[in-house]
Amino acid sequence: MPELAEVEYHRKHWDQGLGRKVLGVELHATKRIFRGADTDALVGELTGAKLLRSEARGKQLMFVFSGGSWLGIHLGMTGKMHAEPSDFTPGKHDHLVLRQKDIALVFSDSRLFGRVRYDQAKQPPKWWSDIGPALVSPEFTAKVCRERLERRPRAPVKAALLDQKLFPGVGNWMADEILWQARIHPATPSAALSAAQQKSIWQKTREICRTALRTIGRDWGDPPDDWLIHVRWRKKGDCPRHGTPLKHATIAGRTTAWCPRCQPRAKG
DNA sequence: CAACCTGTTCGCCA
DNA sequence: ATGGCGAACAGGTT
Repeated sequence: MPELAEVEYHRKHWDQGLGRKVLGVELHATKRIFRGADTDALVGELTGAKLLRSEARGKQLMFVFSGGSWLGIHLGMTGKMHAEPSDFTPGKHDHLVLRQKDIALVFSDSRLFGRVRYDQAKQPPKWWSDIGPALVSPEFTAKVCRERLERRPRAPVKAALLDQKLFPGVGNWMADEILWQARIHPATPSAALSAAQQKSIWQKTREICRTALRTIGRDWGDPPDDWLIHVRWRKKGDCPRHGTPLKHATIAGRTTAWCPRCQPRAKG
């Protein structure tokens, strides 16, 4: 589920807890999502701390608490944030529960590919501050986009788009959407892209991120009807432009859908 | 029952 | 050094 806009959607589910103290913490410390995290420190230091603010960067979430506590969450494939009434009883997949007055903030993840990080420091942790500028920010210029594509010159362009260091927040459906809207075959090596194609990827990336944030990210609303996302998972999906049956293959290790007519294979 | 999955990381290999 | 490939992670869904 979670790419950039879905992550933003989930972030807001803990907004109900802003400005409130954490009265107690319950967690499943042995679960894989806590790998590398000091869960004793997390419980000890978050108890009594106040939730000050939160932010999403790419697929990463950060919840900032008083006392210099930084709670980082990655949703993996099946992670979810939700707020529950105070009589909430955690189920098997509710791995982290922050109890506050009248509510419980919950992180659930059935498949356990997500990750919880915890740091106590004056400054944000390095893994967080190292995340590049948002794809919707003015710093993500056409030049920056081009340089990032050129960092993986021989990889299929889809692999570059999926690289979180280069395009933070882009996941499998967004990469397919960008390439379909830009009319570029997903297996095209980045180095083989024309200047016009590079620019098109930049434009579509920004546009798709913005629109996804305004729809999915706002209230799980539907993206525009003519987007690929609505048909890409159907085994018999057709191109929204003219009904040509979509092709499917594994590219860059991921199931990929594209239109053979709009996105002709790069020659060579 | 088998296949498949909107993510990340690792080892192996060309 | 680069990058394709498959596996692993763990559980739900089709």
